[in-house]
Amino acid sequence: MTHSEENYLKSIFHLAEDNTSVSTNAIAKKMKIKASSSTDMIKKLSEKGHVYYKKYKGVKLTEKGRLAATSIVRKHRLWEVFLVDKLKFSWDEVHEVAEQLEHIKSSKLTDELDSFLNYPKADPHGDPIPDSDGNIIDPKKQVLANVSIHSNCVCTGVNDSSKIFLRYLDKFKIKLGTKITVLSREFYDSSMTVLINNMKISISKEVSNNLYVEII
Amino acid sequence: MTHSEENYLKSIFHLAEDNTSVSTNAIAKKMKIKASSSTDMIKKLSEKGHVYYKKYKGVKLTEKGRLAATSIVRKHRLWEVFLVDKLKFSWDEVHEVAEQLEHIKSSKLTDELDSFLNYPKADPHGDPIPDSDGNIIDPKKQVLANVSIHSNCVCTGVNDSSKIFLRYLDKFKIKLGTKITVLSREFYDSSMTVLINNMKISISKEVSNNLYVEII
DNA sequence: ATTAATATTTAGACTAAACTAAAAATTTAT
DNA sequence: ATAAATTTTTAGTTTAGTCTAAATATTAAT
Repeated sequence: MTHSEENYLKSIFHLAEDNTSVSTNAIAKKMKIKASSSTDMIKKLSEKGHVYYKKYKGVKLTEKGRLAATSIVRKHRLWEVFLVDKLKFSWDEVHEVAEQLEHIKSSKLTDELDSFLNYPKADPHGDPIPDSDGNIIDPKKQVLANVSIHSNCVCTGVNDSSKIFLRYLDKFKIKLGTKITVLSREFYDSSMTVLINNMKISISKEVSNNLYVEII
Repeated sequence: MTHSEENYLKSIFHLAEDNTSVSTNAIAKKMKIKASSSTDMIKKLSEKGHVYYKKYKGVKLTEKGRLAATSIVRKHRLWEVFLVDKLKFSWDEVHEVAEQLEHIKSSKLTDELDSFLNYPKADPHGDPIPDSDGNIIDPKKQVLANVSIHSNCVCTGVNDSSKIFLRYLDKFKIKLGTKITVLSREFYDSSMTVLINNMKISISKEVSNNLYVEII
C-alpha cells in the first residue's frame, strides 16, 4: 500500500469512526485535494477491497480497510507518545513528524515500540491507541462545556489538537491530568469561570467545547 | 527532496565515500534500476545542484549533495542504534526498517534521537555515525585477514552487513567487542585459525576479509 | 414538479520516476 | 587505427497521483 492510499484510509476513518458513509467530497476537503482526485483514488481503493463504493453514494471502509486505517492511527499515536515521553517534544510539535512515521512498515517495530513505551492507552492529546487487532477502547468522553457547576474534574484529552489551541492551553498550564473545578457559567456567551492550578480563569465556549474531562 | 532523490545521493555517497567520480551505470547497478533511469535522475540532481555531471564523464557530489547524503546516512545509522539498543532488534534485522526511517524529515527528531541514544559513535555494525555537519570520524579500520599471527584483537565492525554474514557471526558468537586471537594462517586457502570465546575455530578468507578489528 | 444550486464523476493533461529499445559515445582488442 | 564490445544517453511509453474543465447526478427551493 502506498502512503497516499494509507492517507485516504486514515482520512475516511477519522471522518467516520462509527463507520457511517463518507462522501468523496468530504474526503477531498479533509485532505485538501480536489474532489476529482478523491473519486479516482476511491475507485482504486474499492477495487482493492479497502472500501465499499457506489457512485454518488459515498464510501465506507471494509473490514480490511478499517484494519489498515486503525493500524496507521495506532502507529501515529504510538510515535507521538515516543516523541513526547522519550525525546523532548511538546504536544503541539508531534503531529507533523508522526504523519511521516505512521507510514513505516514493520509490525515488529510497531509492537516493540508499544512494549518499549509500556503499552500506553492514549497519545499525548488523550486520544486512544488502537491495539494491533484494530480495537479501540475509548472511554466515552465528556466535554468541559457540558459539566455542571461545582463539579470537580480532570482534563483527559483535547478535541482539537491544533498547535494554536495546544499553545493556548500551555499558556494557562492546562495539561492532561490537570484538575478543573467549574465555578460558574455565563448565559450571555456560554463562557465559564473555572479554578485551574489555584487560579480563577474565564474560559470561552470554544475552549470548553474542546476540552475533555472526567468528573471525580 | 523526494525519497528517490535521497536514495540516489546515498548510493553515490556509498559508491565513493572519497568523493571520486561515479558512473551512472554504477549507480544503476547499485540501486537495481536501469541505466536510463539513473541518467535521467542524475540530470535532475545536477540541475538542483546536488551533483556535478558531465555527459559520459560520471558524477560527483557537490558540497550540498554530500551534506544531504551524510544526513541520510546519519539518520539511517542512528535509527539502527535505536532499534538494537532500545527495541529488541538484532543487527541483521535493522537494515530494512532503517531504510524507511532514514527519510523522516525533522532535524529536531534526529538531534533528539542522537541525544536520547547518548551520542553513539557507530551503528550496530561498527559503521561511524556522521555528525550533523556531515563530518565522519572513521577510525581507519584493519581487516582481520591482514593481522599478523599471535596478535590479540577486538572486533570493531563488519565490512559486509548482509543478513547471511551477520547470522554466520551470530552462530559463532562473534559480535562487536569480541576478543580474537590469531593462532595461525594457511598458505593454501588463506584461512586462519583463531581463538574466539575460548574456542579454536577456523575462518575462511571470505570471513576474515569482512571482519574489522583493532589490535590490543 | 420544475428549476436552480450543489455534489460527484468523467475526460483529458501534467509530473515524477520508472521502463524498453535504439542511437551515440567511449573503451578495448586486434 | 579500425572494428568490436561496452557504456551511456536519448526517445518514447507506463503508472501513480494529482490537476482543470466539462458533464452528469443529486438535492434543495420555489
